[in-house]
Amino acid sequence: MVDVFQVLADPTRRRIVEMLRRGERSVGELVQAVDIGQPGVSRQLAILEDADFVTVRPEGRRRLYSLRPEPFKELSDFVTTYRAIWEPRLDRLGAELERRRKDRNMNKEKPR
Amino acid sequence: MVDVFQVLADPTRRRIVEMLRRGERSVGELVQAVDIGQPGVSRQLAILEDADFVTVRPEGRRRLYSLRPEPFKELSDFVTTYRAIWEPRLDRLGAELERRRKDRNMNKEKPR
DNA sequence: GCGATATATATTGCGGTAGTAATATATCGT
DNA sequence: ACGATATATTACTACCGCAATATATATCGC
Repeated sequence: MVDVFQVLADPTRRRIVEMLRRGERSVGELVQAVDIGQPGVSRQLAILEDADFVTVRPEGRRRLYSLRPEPFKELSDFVTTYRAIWEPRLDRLGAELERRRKDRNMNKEKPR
Repeated sequence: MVDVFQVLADPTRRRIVEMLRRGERSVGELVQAVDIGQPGVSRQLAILEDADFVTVRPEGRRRLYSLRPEPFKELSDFVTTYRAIWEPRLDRLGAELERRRKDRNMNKEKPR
């Protein structure tokens, strides 16, 4: 599985991502926050890892997961593409700010 | 189906949305652009309509579909929530612009 | 090294959903 | 009103992904 939207289509995975937004978490902590068993959480984490949503950092017998920026960048680009649809208010000030934001990003894009 | 991510999880539906981004299209036009049959397209359109992604406008014996802003707004909000992850460059200028953008939206949000 | 805890993997079963084919409905031109 | 075109709906089959159970692996404290 390699598609951002497909990954986020599952409520459980979104819940996990939501938890990780506050910082890195161990599998056990995530299990408590979600209403499925530990094997299920591990499986969703494997999917998330495969799709580059998360990274792992082993610490003793626990494994700490945290978010990676790439998929969210991709999402952001998607949203931007449809900006004319959801934000018809592309007035002159807004457009200018948007242009500057894009210029700033130009220099650092695709270091991957 | 009522979930934005689930709707966009399907490549065919995303393709249709992509087409509609350029303006309203009839079912026939969409069929040509996608590699599934007409009944399939009609079904996906029904799902998209149910999820508020599109509206229909009958014109003669054709039905013209076009995008609605709501789901994209929702997506945009989601992305914004994770902004600290995908855009660590929340410098002072960027933060200020973001604040203004939000303020501008304050007045018109949730007319639904 | 041994028992306990934390996490991963394999397997099974099931519900939902996509695609296709066939059929139905509506609208145009004549 | 009739034939042709555009779209919707239904019925059917196949597959995909999730959850749960059982089992395996690794790391800690002692």
